[in-house]
Amino acid sequence: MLKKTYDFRKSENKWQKFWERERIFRFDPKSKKPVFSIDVPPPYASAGHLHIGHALHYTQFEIIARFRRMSGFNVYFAPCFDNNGLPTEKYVEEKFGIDKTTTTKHEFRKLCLKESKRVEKVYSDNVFKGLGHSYDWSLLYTTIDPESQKVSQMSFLDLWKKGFVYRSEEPTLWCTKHQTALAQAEIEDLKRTTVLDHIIFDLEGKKRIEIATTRPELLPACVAIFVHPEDERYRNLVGKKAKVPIFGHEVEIMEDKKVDPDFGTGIVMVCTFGDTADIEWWKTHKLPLKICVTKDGKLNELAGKYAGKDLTEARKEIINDLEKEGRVTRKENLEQTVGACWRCQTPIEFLPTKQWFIKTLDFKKELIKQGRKIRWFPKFYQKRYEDWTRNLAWDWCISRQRFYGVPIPVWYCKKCGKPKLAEEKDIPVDPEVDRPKGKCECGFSEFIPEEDVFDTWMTSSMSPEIAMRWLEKPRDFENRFPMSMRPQSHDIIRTWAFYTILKAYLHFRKIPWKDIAIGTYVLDSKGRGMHKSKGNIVWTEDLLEKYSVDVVRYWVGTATFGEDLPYQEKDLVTGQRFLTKLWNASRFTLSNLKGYRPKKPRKLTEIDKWILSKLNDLVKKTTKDFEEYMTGSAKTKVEQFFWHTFCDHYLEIVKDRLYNQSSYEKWEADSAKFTLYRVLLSILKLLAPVTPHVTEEIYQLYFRKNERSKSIHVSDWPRFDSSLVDRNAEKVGDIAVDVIASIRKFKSENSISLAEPLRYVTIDSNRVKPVLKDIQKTMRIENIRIGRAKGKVSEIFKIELEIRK
RNA sequence: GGGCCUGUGGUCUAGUUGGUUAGGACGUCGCCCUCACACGGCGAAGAUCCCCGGUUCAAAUCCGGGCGGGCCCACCA
Repeated sequence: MLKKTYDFRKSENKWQKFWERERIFRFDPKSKKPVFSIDVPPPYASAGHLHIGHALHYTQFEIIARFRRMSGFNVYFAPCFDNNGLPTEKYVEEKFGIDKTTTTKHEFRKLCLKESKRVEKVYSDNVFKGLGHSYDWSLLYTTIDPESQKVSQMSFLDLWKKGFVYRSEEPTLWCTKHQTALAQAEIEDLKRTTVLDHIIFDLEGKKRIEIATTRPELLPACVAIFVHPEDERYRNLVGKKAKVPIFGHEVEIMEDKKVDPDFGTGIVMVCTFGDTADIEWWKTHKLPLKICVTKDGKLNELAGKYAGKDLTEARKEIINDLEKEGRVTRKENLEQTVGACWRCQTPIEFLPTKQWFIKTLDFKKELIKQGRKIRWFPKFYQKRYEDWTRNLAWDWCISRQRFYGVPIPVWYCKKCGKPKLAEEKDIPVDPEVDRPKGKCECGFSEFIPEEDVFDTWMTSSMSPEIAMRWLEKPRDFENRFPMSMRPQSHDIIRTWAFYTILKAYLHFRKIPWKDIAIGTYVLDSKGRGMHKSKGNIVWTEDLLEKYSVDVVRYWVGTATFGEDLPYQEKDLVTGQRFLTKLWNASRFTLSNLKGYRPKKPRKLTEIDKWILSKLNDLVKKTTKDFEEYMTGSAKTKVEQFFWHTFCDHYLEIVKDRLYNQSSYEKWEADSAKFTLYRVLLSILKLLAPVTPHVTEEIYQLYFRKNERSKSIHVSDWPRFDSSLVDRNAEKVGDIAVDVIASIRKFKSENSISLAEPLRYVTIDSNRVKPVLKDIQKTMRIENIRIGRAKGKVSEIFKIELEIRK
């Protein structure tokens, strides 16, 4: 039987071990059940401990996994880690105080790998297992695994074969700090105030013009000057030459409709490259190329005496020198937003470099169509995906000039420079270690290895293929692809979701998953994001320490996919109370069901029909909620039903039948026991995905001996049972509850104890007849009758009362 | 500048296929230790449902406009 108090910690520990030992959450490859597969977001394990937002994010869809498992699915739930790419690299750099200029690539990678393994162990034990997550650990993968590298490289080879991969030298988004190319998706906005300088350029003769620029340091790269074709002020300038101050070279003045005559002076200088507009003008007007910025963010020899200085420094000096020449006429502050590296906030530069690309612009329409085949939860995020796709301006640059990551499986012929790709049977390869097979098409057999690695999304975008063992188990993969769902956060729709949809389309012409559910974003109690810099982070381990796993999960259960949730500690207190209540109500219920064997009784009393019918309704609605990722809504419904319908009303009404069984017929007592058993077990099951430990504890302590399943988490989800629907009983029961509430109110207003018996009660309604005895016993009424009543205790019914003195 | 989401008692929110006495939780106040639970029960106070207009017999809910908050994207040389 259930003890007086529930020991959260002991219980949680015990059942986590039990689940692991019994392999309760194993995916069964031989099962005939339909598969429900989840494309889990591989977390970076680099953070030693995680904040409550991560815990919520991962637990939120874990609840779905448990729901589906109970609903008869063979759940494919593979844990994973992302130990690939910049975050790991950055972490190791910081932790060991090294950088790629002083360490060899090989050593550095080894260090990264070792560090990842260590942190992952801590992470999986403390976080995933600690939160009671139901992964099948035998399906674990990490993004740097040979198998993941293989999938990543295979993707590259396959797309090359299909003609979707190309290499070219083009202006690329470049981070001067990390010294690598970046994808459009890796660029973030950086709002800042900058200075707009008005600088005088000399023309032929004695004329001068004034140009406004925020980037005077790019003067050495100035290749042209533009004015708007309809700008009366400057029409006569077109075709003339201007002399670039300090650097002295001459550039032509041209016209283009894209110039905004109202900005600055209405004259713009084009430098290769200050921004995307420069690139466009450079392309359309076939301007010369002058690069003055180096890959590490300094000026090069083109800048003459400023060469070697970094951009901000050079800018100051150049402006200084211009001022000395009297060429700066105005300086004004300008609010601007520039693209910056998402990791280090360094404003990006546009540098022409040789990079590998995957074609995306050609498939915009198809990708939008693919997006429409997927069910988005909530729906409106589909729009965000479509907007992003529609507005894409660059093909996907997949090469990165980094140390750590999946190598690009390519060598270049020393003689003709042609790329030679690895063969499918040989991957994964590391071109710097492995040698290519055979000769180049040109007959030469010496090669230079590719040193770049893939963008981390190259691998992440293959997470469904990796998780489902595309290359290892092609037949299973074929049968099980697309996956059932992808949970993820909204900020990476343009990256993870987009690239994954792209890849599934380019490789298989399929969608990667049927559903995509956008997770909840946790805010602090004031509705602001949690950031280290703001000092408002709430750590998961602190909450687990202070409360318990189920309490934290209960809080997670209040969230609904796609909706933000402000963190309020009181919600955890509420959870704690709820679980205590659940324990106590179960203890009471089960202490009255000692030795009971579930058996459908001959007849059910009206009030039992009432709650069973309502339960049935609850099951139906809750199931639908879970199916549509509305966990918050499901949990609220169950909670309301449990606390109010079951505890406050039903249990109070049923007490007399349990305490004084001799004053009832046998079937009436049987009916009560049957109802209690069924309702409580159903409630536990409906709550099991959210609070798995306490429900398991109660299940094991009592129900296990009568039920087939060895864990509540693999038991059958409650089913809608049409034979229990009884609208009339629902109505009559509601009336009984109303009447009882009215009498309670009367007692409360008159400061009478609820235990105080009432001598006479007359109720002015025939409808209460089937529940008259329930009302009488619940309210301790000595004489109750239906008839004309003078009182007005209830708003709905007239009730006359006489208190015993 | 474009797109999307959002605005309900002190706080967090449910309800938005139009019709409810606008529901709940936390907080406040009063009463009640009724043999599961005082980490409980019962009850009370507290809401111009952001504002203005429109559609309608009827709007928190639909439409238009405005204001506020949030997110995503684009951007100014």
